Amino acid sequence: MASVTPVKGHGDSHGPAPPLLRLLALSTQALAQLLHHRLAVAGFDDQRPSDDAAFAHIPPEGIRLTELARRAGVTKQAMAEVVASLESRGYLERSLDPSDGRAKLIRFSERGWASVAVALDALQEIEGELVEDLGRPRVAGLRSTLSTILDRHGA
Amino acid sequence: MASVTPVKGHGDSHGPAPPLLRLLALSTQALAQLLHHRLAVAGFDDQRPSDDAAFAHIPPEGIRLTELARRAGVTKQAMAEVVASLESRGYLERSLDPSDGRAKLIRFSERGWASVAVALDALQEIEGELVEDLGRPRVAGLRSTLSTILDRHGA
DNA sequence: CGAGTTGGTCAAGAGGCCTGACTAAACTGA
DNA sequence: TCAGTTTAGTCAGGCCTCTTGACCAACTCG
Repeated sequence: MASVTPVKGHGDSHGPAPPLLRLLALSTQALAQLLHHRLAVAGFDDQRPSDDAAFAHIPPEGIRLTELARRAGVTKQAMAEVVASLESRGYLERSLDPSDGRAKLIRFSERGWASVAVALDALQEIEGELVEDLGRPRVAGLRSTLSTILDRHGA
Repeated sequence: MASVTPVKGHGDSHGPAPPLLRLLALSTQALAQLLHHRLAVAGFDDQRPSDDAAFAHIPPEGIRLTELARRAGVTKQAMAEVVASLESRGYLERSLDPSDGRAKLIRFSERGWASVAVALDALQEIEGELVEDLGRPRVAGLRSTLSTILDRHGA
């Protein structure tokens, strides 16, 4: 639930301080855009927003649809759709699960692994740039503050 | 562009540190959910995710559809849909713009204002809780770090 | 006035999610 | 063993958000 569009509340620039949630949402959006752009530059220009939900939860050894859906917090029908799209675009492969005739194992393809590598690299670069801009302590502080917030209110 | 789903990149809990973007996305989602819940409790339980995009950009004196769409970064058709929905649910009113026969002014209704007030209140409460949990300096630091990020890479 | 611009709507479609209904395989236990 | 239940995945239909393309009506300006 709760997609993360900017945020309710007054919007305009000055006057009252912008809500913290707004700052979070916009920052997230900004960094996500940087990642998306880097992926596109590296040849992965067909990424859909919903792909992440699958990508982020596929372990190296593969996973079944139902479990993947559970981890991502969506229905298996929704995840099936995403996986089908990723498969058709060459990021994933599905094979029969030898240990269960009903199940299929979802795994990264070569291209899938390549895109993961690029993404991880890009994320590290982005964080590196932040360290340059803000200094290491502030980035570390950001990281730790967000972690604490997630511990308290986390999904 | 760029909806903000968790984030691409490895996903699983431990091992390498989770990407900063992931922390940001999850934190945003967590706080957004808190806001959504508080609105629901206060009687505004029919909020759609897309509503925020409109709400966040409507000034007190009203605004035209095209300008609202431009500010929110969506097409006017998309914004028209959202506004129609909000109007039908009693959050907005549309009246003819006296200065231009083509245009209509979009403004908050009584109920719309009430929901804005509740939202602003809730946001302040949420930030207050964060201050309790993390201490004022860390929240201030978070705010300032995010602001700096937005200055650099902002939308 | 006539040409071009601008505010808004209509129509069609894609993407991403949901619920409900269903098939087939696997487990379970008398 | 074999009926009954659970589990993996698919199919069908629908809602919501957003897009492009086509269009009309009103405004602007030479």
